[in-house]
Amino acid sequence: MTRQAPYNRDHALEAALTLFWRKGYHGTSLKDLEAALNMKPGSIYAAFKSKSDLFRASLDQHAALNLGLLSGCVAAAPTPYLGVVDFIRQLGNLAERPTGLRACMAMKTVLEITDTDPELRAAALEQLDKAETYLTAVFEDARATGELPETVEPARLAARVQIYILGFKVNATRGGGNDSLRAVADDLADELLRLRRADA
Amino acid sequence: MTRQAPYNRDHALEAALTLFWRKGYHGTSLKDLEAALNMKPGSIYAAFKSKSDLFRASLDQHAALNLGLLSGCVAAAPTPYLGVVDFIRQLGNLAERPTGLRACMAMKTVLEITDTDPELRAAALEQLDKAETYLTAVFEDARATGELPETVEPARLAARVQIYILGFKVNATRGGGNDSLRAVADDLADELLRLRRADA
DNA sequence: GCCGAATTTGAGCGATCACTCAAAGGTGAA
DNA sequence: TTCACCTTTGAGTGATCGCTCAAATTCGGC
Repeated sequence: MTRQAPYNRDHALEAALTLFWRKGYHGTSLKDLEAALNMKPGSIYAAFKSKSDLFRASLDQHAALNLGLLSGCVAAAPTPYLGVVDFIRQLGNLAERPTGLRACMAMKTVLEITDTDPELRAAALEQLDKAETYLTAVFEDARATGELPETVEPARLAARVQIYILGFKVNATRGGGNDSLRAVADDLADELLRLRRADA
Repeated sequence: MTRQAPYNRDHALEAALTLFWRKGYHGTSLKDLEAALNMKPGSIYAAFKSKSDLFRASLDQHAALNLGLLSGCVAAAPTPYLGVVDFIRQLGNLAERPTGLRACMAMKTVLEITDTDPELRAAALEQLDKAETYLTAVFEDARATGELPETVEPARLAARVQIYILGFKVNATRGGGNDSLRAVADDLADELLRLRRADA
């Protein structure tokens, strides 16, 4: 019954995500969104309530994709720990993306939003926390199975790996090419490999 | 002769720097600047030409301070390489700063400005390049003096250390306390120490 | 065909954006 | 004291901001 929307909500959200991700919250205007989503302001507000709600939805979608990428690596590898190592190595592929989409949206948001919109900031922070919690769990598991030595502190290692990931992504948005990015990603991955017990 | 300005240009620039650093380019309005600099729009434009020129000046000032901090560590340490290690270790002190000022302005700018203002972005990129060049020079020197093994590639190590610094700063803006930040900074510093030749 | 519900439409809202400029105000030289 | 010179002032510029809502449009059910 009744008239139905001519646009696909998921497609619209994806377009908004790309825009917000690249240009940031303050750097994206509704005019930009209207053009990218091919929707008039009224429709946007009917579908997504407000600019900040749309941003929030984009952020959540982005986080889901990102965490899926990591857990995908973990699931595909011989051991979870090696999955994380593989994830780090695959950061070298970031050169395929335009520079504006190399750093994850969560970190860009945490850096951009300081005090103007606490809810948005909190949402972004929570996503980074979730990723770190996931890493911690993997490292705890690796220690339990003996892949990592007992001396490793999972949470502390997770913080360090998080720093590797974040730092790599910032560095990648500077615009490095395929080769240089891959070289450093390999270095980071190799370093994590060296943490494993010699007999693992 | 003639009337003189009642404000101190350096003080005004510093206030602008703090504001831009914390809130970003798009997140800072001229109203904000008027309040922080205690200047009316006409005076701001007379003194700094435009918002983007003022931002640019802030960026340059910030870079000078930042590079001074690094070279200060290098000058004070027994060897330049140990100075870099010390610089990394001192990143643990970042908890003293408000979260919005923990990541350096150059990286925040590179992440925020993608294509709207190429000159601003280029300026920020150049500053990151300059820091990396500096690190590369230190590592080349360390290898020449035998402090680092011949197998180390200075530019590649510089890229990795840059990633450590950038990643650490992003992570620090998440809001970690003194202890947790210091622990990870120590880990990173210790890892760089381990790269030195055993007899160094 | 017609109706009622759901949706799009887009002109336009008040607020704020970066910025300007004629007027007012202060200063040193004569 | 006057005057030329420089600066500050702040109301006001047009543009754009995020957002609204009455009207037009499009559908399913009858």
